[in-house]
Amino acid sequence: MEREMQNDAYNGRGRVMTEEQMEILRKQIAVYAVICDQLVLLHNSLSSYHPFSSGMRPMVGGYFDPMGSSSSSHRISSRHRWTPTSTQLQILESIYEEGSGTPNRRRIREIATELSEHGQITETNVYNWFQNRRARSKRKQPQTTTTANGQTDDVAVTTEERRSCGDSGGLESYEHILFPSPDLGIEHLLSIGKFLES
Amino acid sequence: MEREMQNDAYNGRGRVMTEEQMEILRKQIAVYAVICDQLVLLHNSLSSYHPFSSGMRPMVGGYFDPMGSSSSSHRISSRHRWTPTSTQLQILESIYEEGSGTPNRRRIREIATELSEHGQITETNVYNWFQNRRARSKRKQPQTTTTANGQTDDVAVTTEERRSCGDSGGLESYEHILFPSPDLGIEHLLSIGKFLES
DNA sequence: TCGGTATGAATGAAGG
DNA sequence: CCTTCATTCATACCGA
Repeated sequence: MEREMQNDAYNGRGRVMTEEQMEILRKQIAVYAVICDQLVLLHNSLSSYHPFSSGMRPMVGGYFDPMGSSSSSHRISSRHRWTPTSTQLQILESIYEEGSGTPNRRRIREIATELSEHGQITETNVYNWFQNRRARSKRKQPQTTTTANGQTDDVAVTTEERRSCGDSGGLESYEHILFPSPDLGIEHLLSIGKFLES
Repeated sequence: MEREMQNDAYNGRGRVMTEEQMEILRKQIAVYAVICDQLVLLHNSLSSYHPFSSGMRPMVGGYFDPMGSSSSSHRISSRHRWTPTSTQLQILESIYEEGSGTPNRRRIREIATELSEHGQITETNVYNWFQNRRARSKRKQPQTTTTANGQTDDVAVTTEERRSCGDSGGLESYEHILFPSPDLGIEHLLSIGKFLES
C-alpha cells in the first residue's frame, strides 16, 4: 500500500488536482471518446460496408450487458420507457446539431424510420426526445459563469471548497476513470474540441 | 448533520491526484487524440470526403488548462452530488411542510438565493430536491396501509429494490469508459467495436 | 474492503 | 413550448 504517497502529494500542495481540474480532464477525455465514437459511426454510414458498432464504450468491471439483449433489439417487451441506443443517440444528436431546428411531423417520421434500423423506436420517442432536448439545453444556459472569481464565489466557496478536497468516488486505481455525466451533446463536443485545440 | 465534515476530511484515501497520476491521465488523453486522428485519416482515405482535417490532436504538449480563464464556467461542475447542509435541509423541509406545494420557477429562485447564504447551492439543486422529496413521500404512502385492495402488499419495496438486481437496462451511454493501454492502436479500437457488436 | 441504503441528478413521457 | 411526474442511474455514507 502506497497510501502515503498520496498523503505526501497532498501535503506538497500544488501537486494535486482539485476536483475541478479533474472534472476538466474527465470532460476532455469524454470528448475524445465521443469524437471517436462519432468517427466510427460516420465511417460506418459512409462506407456502408460491414459496420463495426459505434459503441466504443468498453466495459468497466462487469458493467456491460453481456449481449443478451443488446443485439440491437432493446427489450421493448420488457417494460417502461424507451432508452435510445448509443447509435440512435448519436444520430439524434447529429440531427439536432445540424440545426434543422424544428423537426416537422414529416421529418420526425423520417428520423424514426431511420433510427428503427438501429433499435426499437417510435415516432413519439423521437418527438419527445427533441422536445426534451431543446428544453433541457435552453435551461442549461443561465446556470453558469458568474463573473470572475471575485465576489460571487465567496459564498459558494466555503462549503464547496471543503468538499473539493474530498470526493473521489474511488479513483484509487486510475487505470479506469468513471465519468457520470451521461450527457455530452455533440455541439458541446465540438466547441470543447476547439477549446482543446488551442 | 456532520456530513460536510465528513466530506471535507482528508482522510488519506485517494482523494487527490499525484503528479504521476496526472501524467497518466495526460497520456490517456493523448492516446485518444491519436486514435481520433487515425480514425479521421481512415475515414478520409475511404471516402475521399473530409469534413474535418485530421489535426484534431490538441494538447499533447500543452495539456490542459487548470480552470484558468476559459473554463471558469463550471467551477462547480456537474460532478459531485450536492449535499444540503443541515441548515439548508431544515429550511427546505420547512418550506416543503408549509404546503407551498408547487414551487414555481420564481419561488425556486428565491429559495435558492436564501439557501445560498447557508452554503453552496443552485436553483437546480432546489428544483431537484423538491422533485425528489415529493416523489419519495408519494412512494412511501402505499407502505403504511397494508391491505388496501388485498393484493398490493409489498409494492413499495420492490421498486426501490430493483436496481440492485439485474441491471442491464439502458447502458448505452458513455457513462463508463475504460482507458486503453497507452499503446493502443486503431486496430484495437476497431476490434473492440466488433467485440461489442457481436 | 464490501454490500446495502439514502438521495441527488438525468431523462423519457404526459399534461396543459 | 413549458412544467411536472415517474423511473432509473450513480454516488455518498454507513454498518458489518
